[in-house]
Amino acid sequence: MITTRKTNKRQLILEEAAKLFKQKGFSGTSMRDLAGEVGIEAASMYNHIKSKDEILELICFRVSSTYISQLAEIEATAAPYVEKIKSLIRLHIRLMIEDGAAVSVGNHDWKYLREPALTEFKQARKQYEKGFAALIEQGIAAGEFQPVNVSVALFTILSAVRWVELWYRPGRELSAEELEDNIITMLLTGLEKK
Amino acid sequence: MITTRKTNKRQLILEEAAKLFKQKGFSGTSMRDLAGEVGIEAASMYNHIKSKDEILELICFRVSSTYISQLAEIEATAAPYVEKIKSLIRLHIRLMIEDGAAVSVGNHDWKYLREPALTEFKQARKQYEKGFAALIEQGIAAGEFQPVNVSVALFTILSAVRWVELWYRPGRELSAEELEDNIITMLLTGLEKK
DNA sequence: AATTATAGCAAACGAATGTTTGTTAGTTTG
DNA sequence: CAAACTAACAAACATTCGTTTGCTATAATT
Repeated sequence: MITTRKTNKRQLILEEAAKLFKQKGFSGTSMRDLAGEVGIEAASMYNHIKSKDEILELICFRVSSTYISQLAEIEATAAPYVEKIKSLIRLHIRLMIEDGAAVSVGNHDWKYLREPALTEFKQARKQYEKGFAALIEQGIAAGEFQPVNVSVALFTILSAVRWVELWYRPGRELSAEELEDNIITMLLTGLEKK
Repeated sequence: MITTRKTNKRQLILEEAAKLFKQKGFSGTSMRDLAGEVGIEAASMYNHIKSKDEILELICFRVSSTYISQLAEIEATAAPYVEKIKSLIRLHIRLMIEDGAAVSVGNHDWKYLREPALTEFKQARKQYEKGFAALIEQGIAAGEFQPVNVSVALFTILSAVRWVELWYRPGRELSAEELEDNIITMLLTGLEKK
């Protein structure tokens, strides 16, 4: 036990913060709310974190860097573009299920980031979207995908995967894997019977 | 000009409020912010509205009742289920483009509604989702749709249409109608080429 | 013309905000 | 054992919050 003491409490604060931010939004969550959830006084939290803004930054950038590094892994594999896109969809769903609160913060509360973090985060997101879009574009060029507008395809996929956060509860009708399969079917082959 | 005076300013407040709520969230928007946008002092707004909460309620319920009445219209038409779903997708996209700020509030800030408005709003939304889901279910039964999980299909469609709010700017690459066509293609026939 | 209603303002209200300070135990390090 | 560090607290900070009050000028109604 070398650094577990400080690190643990800090981690706990970040976890509870993500939950509260998801539930009540960044502005709607007070440091006293958060402290109550952590089990200490608001003032005591400043022994572990610099500011409320820092909490938001830590959550957002952990999420964005997770996405970016996972995208890089998928890009590096030698697989058909269909499979790469499927992997990305599965990644999004899995992260949403495993780390839903943080992902939700990265989806909604990032707008409360202060400069320069705000610009940095936007750039990271744009970088991710560019990489994702490139895979779609190449998949179209390779004849694996329909010649649909790339931005439309990209954002439809990214959004279609977000509702999991609002809807999915473990032990509900569908398992995580069934959920992934259903969403992938929906996005890749469409609703209509042909 | 009988009641235009009061109604106009009240309407202006609601419009500016929707814009600000979308931009900075309900909690992140102060009455002084809003007043500044309207061009009067915060105190003066209370000549037109009862409270900040009332503003939120008015915006949310105007949106929800719009969706519900439009759904009823579409349900009443005699058309294949494919066409009904297409109409609903077009409705969502069009409302998002024409009244994006309010729709955004109805999508995100409704959670700041106070009881009993909160419960009432949730019920209205659930009612809408039930009606939408029924159309998908009947479409599957009629053999028009793939036998996909209905909830997955419903929420994929509802979410896939939300990103328009974040992305679409009039006079961008795609016209509104092209946008609708592309999203419908994506959702009904899927990304994959077969 | 007299009266009433409307719509604005400045000032103030108590409550809540994020954060700082001073202090105090308990723990780790020299 | 002494010194330094950690992590907690209560109290207070200035600021901002939504809202109320008291008042004034203008507009509408009688």
